[in-house]
Amino acid sequence: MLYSHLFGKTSRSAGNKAVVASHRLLLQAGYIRQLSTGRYTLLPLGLRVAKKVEEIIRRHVVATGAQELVVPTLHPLELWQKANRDKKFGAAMMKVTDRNGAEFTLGATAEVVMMDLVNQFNVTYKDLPINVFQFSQKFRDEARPSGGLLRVREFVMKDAYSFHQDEADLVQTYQKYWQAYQDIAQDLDLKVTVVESDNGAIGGSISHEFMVETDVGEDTIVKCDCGYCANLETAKFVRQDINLGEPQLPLQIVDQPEWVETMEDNIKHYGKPKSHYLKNVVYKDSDGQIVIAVIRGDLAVDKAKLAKVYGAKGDLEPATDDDLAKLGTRPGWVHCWGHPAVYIGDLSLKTVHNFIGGQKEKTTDSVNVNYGRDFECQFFGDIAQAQEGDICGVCQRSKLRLVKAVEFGNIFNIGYTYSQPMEGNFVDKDGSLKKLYMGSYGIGLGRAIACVVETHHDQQGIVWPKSVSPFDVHLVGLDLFHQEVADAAHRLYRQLSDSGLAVLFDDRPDATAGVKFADADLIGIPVRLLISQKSLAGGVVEYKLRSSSSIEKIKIDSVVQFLKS
RNA sequence: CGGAGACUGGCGCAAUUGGCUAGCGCGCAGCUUUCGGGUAGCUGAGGUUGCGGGUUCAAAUCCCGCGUCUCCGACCA
Repeated sequence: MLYSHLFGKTSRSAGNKAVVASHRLLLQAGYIRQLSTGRYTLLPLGLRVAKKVEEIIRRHVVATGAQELVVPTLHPLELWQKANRDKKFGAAMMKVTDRNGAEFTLGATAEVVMMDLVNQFNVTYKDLPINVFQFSQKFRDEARPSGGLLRVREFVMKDAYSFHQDEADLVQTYQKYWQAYQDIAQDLDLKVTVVESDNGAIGGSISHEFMVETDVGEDTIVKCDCGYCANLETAKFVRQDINLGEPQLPLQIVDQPEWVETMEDNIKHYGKPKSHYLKNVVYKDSDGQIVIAVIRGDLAVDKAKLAKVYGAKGDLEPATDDDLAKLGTRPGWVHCWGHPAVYIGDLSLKTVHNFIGGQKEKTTDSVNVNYGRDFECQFFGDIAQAQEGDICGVCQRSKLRLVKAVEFGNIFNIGYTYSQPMEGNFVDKDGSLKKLYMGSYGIGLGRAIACVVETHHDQQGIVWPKSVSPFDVHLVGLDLFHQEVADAAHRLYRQLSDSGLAVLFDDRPDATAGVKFADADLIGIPVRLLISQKSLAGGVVEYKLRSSSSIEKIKIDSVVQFLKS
């Protein structure tokens, strides 16, 4: 490829909107361009990288025994409704209507169409497991896309689906994907941390996410020296005993000044640390039901954990002051019992004797409140967010560390989430009809690219791993206004290309050396070859790796051989 | 969805209390110059100031509506 013909140039600045390194560099080096919020064009350079990444993913996914296919982008809305997926995905679903008024959703993920597809084949135990995948454009009306390709509204995803007789059978395929993902990460030169995760909108039981640790990550993962790694949303931690040695005192209603509303006010008034007070956080589910989370004062509610304990069908959102008014209360005055609401308590409620708070009124509040004796919640479980330094819930000894990360891929054990409502069945050996056990496995292509750039760049630009670089060699020609140098450079370019190497040849006769070097660094191709009047006089070209600063001189005649070996 | 802000050639910005032909830098094109880490000079092209309406002798500037984008919070590959 002649650089002078390449559509999409480098630019000196990427504008002031790109803060994340991968976003800025991909923009500046001419890999991507934004169309609108969360929608990016892949320029020729970007598409070359995407194709490389796609091929790597394909190779390893095929190794799990998966077969590639592709389903339509528009899914009949009816199908999603049947599986109750429309509620789970909610506002993130894009919808379109055809000329007959039939409603479709733009595919955000494909569990339901895959389940529907499998259903059409009347499968039996002999057909199982079924393992299929596709690469296709996905649409999600994300509330807030950000970080360039890190989070977008439209993206290519590799999504795979497997169908099994039972969980034991799924586990085997699950393991293969686990291995495939490790292999993919290795080929992309990405360091991944595998964490336990919550299934969120996909549904099902325990699952894993493959995370790339980076400061620009929007997820937080929890790590322990014992090897335990989890998404913050599921992280198990020990709630330490605060004062269980103290005897339980009789419940009392005491006078309390009206200004005592917040945790800080409580501390000022009673002089005890946060952990001695009761805290309520109020949410509303998709049906308008008020949900009150009750938790020890020093802990924060984790919405994902809360939704799980509660078994929420849709989204939980924070309650408004109006919602509280309908309960007959207001912020700071919410009671830990007695309101017409669903109460969900955290495990930490059992680590304190004689809580302060719980039923604040204008001039009174309760003290010496004990969980189990004075009040109980309908639901009780782990709804608190782990914090840096908390004790690991698995080894019960080491301290947890919190690390920022990006979710590069996931493998989901989704069980009967879809086969149940969609009647996804198979005929077993004994002739009886049984539900299919399902798994799904996703990797976002653009995000994978962003992860690679995020972890492979320097001050000057991108430093592509060989495996995904848009070209094998960046040939820089200097002094091309001298005909004999230009001729030699073009000859070398043809030679390299003919040998099967993908070459980007900076053939601009008018750009200065500095400009060409800066562009080469920015674009980030691993190998840079330089031919100039000077090098030509010595019968050599200069060879430099993007990742190193040393330069090697190589005889022009043996360059092809050198690069091939 | 809630909150905040922005919108002027491709990019970054300017234009006084409403007042002249809407400027500057980068980039782009041509010529000259330079020739190993973003050279320098001359010349030139490029704008219905996001869109629609209003106020005014006069609107980039004031008012209303809409749109788009960015950032901060709750969601996901």
